[in-house]
Amino acid sequence: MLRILNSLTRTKEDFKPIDPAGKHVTMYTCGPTVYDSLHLGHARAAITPDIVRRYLVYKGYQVRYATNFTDVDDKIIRRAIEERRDWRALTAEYIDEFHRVMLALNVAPADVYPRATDHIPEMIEIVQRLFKHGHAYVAKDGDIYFNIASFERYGKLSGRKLEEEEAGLSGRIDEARLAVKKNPGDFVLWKLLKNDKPEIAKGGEHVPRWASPWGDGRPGWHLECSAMSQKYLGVPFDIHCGGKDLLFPHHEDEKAQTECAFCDALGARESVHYWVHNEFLNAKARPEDAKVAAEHVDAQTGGVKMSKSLGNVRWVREMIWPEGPYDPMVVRMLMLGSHYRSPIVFEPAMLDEAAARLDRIYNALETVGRAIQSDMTISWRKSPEELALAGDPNAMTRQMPLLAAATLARQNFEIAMDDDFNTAGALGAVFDLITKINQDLSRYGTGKVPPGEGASFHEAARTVRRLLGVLGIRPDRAKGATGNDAEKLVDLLLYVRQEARTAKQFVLGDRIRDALSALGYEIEDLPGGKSAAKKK
RNA sequence: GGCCCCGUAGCCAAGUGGUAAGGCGACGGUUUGCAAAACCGUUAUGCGGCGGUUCGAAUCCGCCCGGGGCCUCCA
Repeated sequence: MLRILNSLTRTKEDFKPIDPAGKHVTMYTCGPTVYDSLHLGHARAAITPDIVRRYLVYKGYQVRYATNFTDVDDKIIRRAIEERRDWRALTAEYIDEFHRVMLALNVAPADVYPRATDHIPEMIEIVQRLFKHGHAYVAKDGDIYFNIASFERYGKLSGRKLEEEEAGLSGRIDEARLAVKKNPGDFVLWKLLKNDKPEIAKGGEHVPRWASPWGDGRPGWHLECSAMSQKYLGVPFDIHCGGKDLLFPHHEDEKAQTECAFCDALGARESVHYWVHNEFLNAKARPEDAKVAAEHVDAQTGGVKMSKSLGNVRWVREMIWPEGPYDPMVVRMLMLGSHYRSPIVFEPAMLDEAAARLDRIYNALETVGRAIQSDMTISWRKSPEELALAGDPNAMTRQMPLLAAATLARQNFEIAMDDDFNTAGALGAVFDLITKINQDLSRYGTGKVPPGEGASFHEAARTVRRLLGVLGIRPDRAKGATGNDAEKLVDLLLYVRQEARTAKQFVLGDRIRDALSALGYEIEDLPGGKSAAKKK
């Protein structure tokens, strides 16, 4: 039974879909505000729901998944004004980058990628519903606000009480804006153009605007998620993901709006059944990050928030191929190493460690592939048990422990993942099986498993690949960022080296290996005289 | 000020009442022309500290120390 830590109740709950048939699951994630490149934190925020979704699919559910783009926002407008660009061109550029990075990170595409600006009418309709039910009001300056005092459950998600909030807010809020609102915590539903901050109001054509019953302007931030999740998934839906920072105010407000706007249909029930929030990935300060002032650095861990104002942001594209040095799967492996609710204090060496772990997996799978490729008794049509039995009795006996290890790995994997998506534990189960495969493989010094004994290795490797797939790790080592010509030349050099080694000209062979190593290719000599090169 | 979270080996990290997964690194050995990969062995009598509850505590409770997050538009 899958259990999920629900932010709403702050307890682990058994997962039960809304669908009475227990088959379909609906899922929504708050996507990025598209005004800049993606950093490692965004990668974590995308990979977390991807794991949730993949595991649900593994469990047999049919998942409908929506994740949005926030393409209207103060930061976007400011950037557009700054760069004197059309804000649509700006957001299109970063939406494009988002898709490229997601493809590289093997984040499965969502069923829909709604954009805020494509849903203005839906948002206006929600505001009208809120007026109808008495939750919205026109403030003194004409902006439309949500009255949080009108919703008795306000604060339930983030565990806050109105009075506490008001106490905590003192001295830190904009007095001018406070004066127009009924409660300090009231948030804007529709912002009039004329009330914009001076630097935005002067932005001219760079400031997006839409007509509404209350005047030209733009929607409040939280409104888009209420509108789009309702439109594409319905109310209520099963799982809502997002970064921990969004819990308050964004999700609290989104929830309040949705539940108030659709309260006729919803009654007293929750609009989202499971709220899943991933922790942050913070960056360690680098010496070259001159802007990182000492007071931001955690004396013990050296951790410091990844923030552009501090100049320590790690862009994903600078890390992964083709721009950066790492296989994108390394980034995913980094995320899988800790639970999604634990903070990660990132430092570059962590990527090297993740790369080493990934290597251990790929090495084992490749070695198995070579060891059993000539075993013609392996057939996809037969079960591993049938195949094991097809050999001689001794071969069967030898194969049983590995088959048992594969089954055990699958079980332990599921136990870990069932417990609130414990990817680190699940990875432990995979590594246990990897070790068992390597142990059994090491019995055969020639690197070839005798014919008739390959079935268990085949099954074990298949299990590893399947489980990796659930975690979103591609089961085959990627070729790297090099072009085809480079690969061909490397192959040619390997051939020359092979000839040299056959002729016992080891000095020449070693020089070729060292030279390739300097270019970033690690050479591995295989049984039988051949060699393989892999990009470091 | 309010609310919440964390502290497990050199490093990353799982484990929330039954006697410390897994990975990286390091050291020694096997294998190899030499390597690489892989295998074997070693690497936490102990889970920030001190008390308490319990037959039994990394896990529960209290206090202390250290760190982090959120509190109006940050994933």
